[in-house]
Amino acid sequence: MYNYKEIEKKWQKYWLDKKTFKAVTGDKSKEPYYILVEFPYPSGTGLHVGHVRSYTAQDVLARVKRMQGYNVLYPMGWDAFGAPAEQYAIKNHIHPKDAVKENIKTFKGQMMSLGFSFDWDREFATTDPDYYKWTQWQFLQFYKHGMAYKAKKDVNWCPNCKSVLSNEDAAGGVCERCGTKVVQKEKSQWMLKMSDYAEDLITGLNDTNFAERVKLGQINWIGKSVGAEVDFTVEETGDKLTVYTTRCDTLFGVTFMVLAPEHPIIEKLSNLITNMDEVRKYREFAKSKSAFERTEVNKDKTGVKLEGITVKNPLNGKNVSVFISDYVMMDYGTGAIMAVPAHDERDYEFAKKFNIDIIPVIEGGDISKEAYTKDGVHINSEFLNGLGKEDAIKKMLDYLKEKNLGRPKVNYRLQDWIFSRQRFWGEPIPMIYCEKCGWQPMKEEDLPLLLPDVAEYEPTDTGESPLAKITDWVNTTCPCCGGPAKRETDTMPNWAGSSWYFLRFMDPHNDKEFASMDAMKYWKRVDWYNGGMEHTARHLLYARFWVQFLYNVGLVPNKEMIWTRVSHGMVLGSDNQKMSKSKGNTLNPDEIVNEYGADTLRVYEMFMGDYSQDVPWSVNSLKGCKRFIEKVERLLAKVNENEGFTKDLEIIQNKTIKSVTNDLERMSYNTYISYLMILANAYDDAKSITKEDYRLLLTLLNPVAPHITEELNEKIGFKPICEGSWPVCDESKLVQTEFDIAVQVNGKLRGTITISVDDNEEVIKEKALSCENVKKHVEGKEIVKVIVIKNKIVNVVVKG
RNA sequence: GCCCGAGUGGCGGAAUUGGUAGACGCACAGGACUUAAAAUCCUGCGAGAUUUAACCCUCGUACCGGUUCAAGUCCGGUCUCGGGCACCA
Repeated sequence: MYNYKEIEKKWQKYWLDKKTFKAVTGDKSKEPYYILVEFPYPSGTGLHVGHVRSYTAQDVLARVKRMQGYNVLYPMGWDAFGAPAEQYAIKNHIHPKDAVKENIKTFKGQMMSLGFSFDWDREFATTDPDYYKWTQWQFLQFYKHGMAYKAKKDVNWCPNCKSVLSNEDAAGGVCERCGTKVVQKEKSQWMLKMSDYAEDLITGLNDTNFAERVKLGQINWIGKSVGAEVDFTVEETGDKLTVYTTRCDTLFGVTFMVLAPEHPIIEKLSNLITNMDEVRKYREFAKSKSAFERTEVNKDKTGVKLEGITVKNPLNGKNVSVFISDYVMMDYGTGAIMAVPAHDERDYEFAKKFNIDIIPVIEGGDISKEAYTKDGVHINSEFLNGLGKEDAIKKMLDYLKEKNLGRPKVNYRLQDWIFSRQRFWGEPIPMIYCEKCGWQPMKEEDLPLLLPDVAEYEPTDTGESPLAKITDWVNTTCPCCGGPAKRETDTMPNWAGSSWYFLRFMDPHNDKEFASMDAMKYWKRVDWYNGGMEHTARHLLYARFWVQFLYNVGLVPNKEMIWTRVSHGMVLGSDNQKMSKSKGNTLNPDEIVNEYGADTLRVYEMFMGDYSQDVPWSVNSLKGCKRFIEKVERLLAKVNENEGFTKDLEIIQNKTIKSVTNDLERMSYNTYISYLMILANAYDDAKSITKEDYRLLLTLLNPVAPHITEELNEKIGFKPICEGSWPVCDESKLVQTEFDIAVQVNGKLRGTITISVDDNEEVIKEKALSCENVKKHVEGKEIVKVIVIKNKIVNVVVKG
């Protein structure tokens, strides 16, 4: 048929030369519409067929919206900082900067060859100094508003590699590189006060149109829990020992307490605690474990009792023993719990192991008994006896407040954001440490703080970033007193640059601000953001937090800058497994473009299945899509010289316009393609078609197969589709005077009848009952009633 | 353990508010064209029973039960698979 390579190149050049997809900020003649797809990490392996799926989906949307008269912003850039580039650099002794440059070239070439309608004038990489200058600038705003601070935090540490590991690299509790057991090491790190935004990040979801499952993902990650704090007292010193609980109503069932091994009160009471040696030993033991081991479920409970101190249940004065155990975490709640072994699985296990009393306080709810239920009325609980859970909690809260023993408390699982990485390939954190003045922010006018060139990319023996070795760079002067000072050598996490890139796309060349308020007000927000399921929790949460902070300090116009978020399913290998090199089931989009053409690949990826679900690759299905495109090409030979549309085709044409437009609104790409196949089949069945008929099909197909449709459209002498408009359904053509409807007897299909719009219920009934097969099934039986649903169905209900 | 999502032909999947289950595509089978093949075109294609044949009939959307004139769709329960979080008090 056609030489795909030639026509694809031809149209790609046309779009580029004409700047067809350039989005002009501030164009008042059109409604703005911002379509975004997650910018990729430009890896060495090139574009994945999974990328092609979401980029095509958003490309289809962008092309349709443009034809519908919107001013569409569909940008692309590169999320190029991060560990893989650094690893690659260490291995091959290539500067990450150079590797990234190479990879971007590959990615961009691949995207070009697929005909995506990105506005390339807005392209940037997070590694561009012009970009990360503003990432650093925004960090300074966090700092200046008290939202960034330094704190000692445990990190995963490989004692063999002497290196800090991410949770991913420490998966399973061992170092990914050398297999050594990972331990916890305390490091001072920059933190962002994300926990302050926990509630706002939940309520903000109301100002978004995210898919429900995405919203739920966010809410679960934030992990809000409503409960109470209860104060216990160390008799000997009067020190308060406060616990957090969601079930303060079970307070009468408390027989012991458990503190996190790191709980600060332990040191404070060390003079009183008679078995301090044993306690210290346990704390060392807990510390030697990786985060993975520590949080591993279903393992034996361990712990040590604090001897020599007396703590009493504040309600009834009964003695409560105090333990430390690693199943209590220091960074959630107060780092201390009250244990109710009768009704909590973990407490029960612990009590069994240490022979502690178990007092049931909920009838029928005792875990130690064979059959137990979760909700019963309270027993052994004085003033709560006989009450249900909700009432008991309320009453207990009132009591605690009155006696000043506790208070309602909401907790969140969401923690502050650890913002430091001991890596080279990231944005340098623009902070300076001066012996005299402490931590000082760099002067804004001195930004960007450029990443220096280094010879070695490996982390240092102490786990510091390789930047620490570059004394020229590290040694500087204090912005406050002018004395000698040292730079922070940690860099920012990969999540930083991707937390605000969508704002930069609105105004990418601005050298005065990260983006002007005018530009952001014009584009308003991202109307439609697409990405993988794996990013719907963390990336989206970080980005929303970042934006909410910028909003609160008056730097962006809206509290939420992303309106709709949709997550696409994965493209699996033809073996139904996740694609991976080791399984040998990967595919290279270049080869497919080369063999089948870009349009075929695009059509197939949209047709392959439900967009939000994972779908296995099928070469046969891909071939089917190629056949479809060839069929559309062959229709060219059927074009006649008649004017306007062919009368007989008008119904199906308008039906197709209607269905297809609707399908695209709801991201139902597979049915969009199938309707076009039906239309093409109808054209194929017709004797001949007019140019207008043909152009309609080509226009509807253009968003997904832009090259071949433009070529064919040019052949019949029309101006380019991308400069035209999207067809609108003419409802008057769809007004039918007759339809076929089904007739059921007792809900079973027994025939169809043709009715006219003018037929009243009586006439329809009559037609239904005179239908041969219906007669057969009604014969000799009593007709109870006949249900007529206009234009839909008739159901005859019979008895006997 | 908790939270989400999904179970429909040989396969990917349609069925938007309950109203003719299986659109569209793939695979497969038969036929036409051809010296032949490819391509293309035509026909069939959930299971089963019956029939010369057609119609027709029975069953059928993971399983059990319910609501309804009518259930893939709604309700209650169960199972399986996929994903996320995970000793969160």
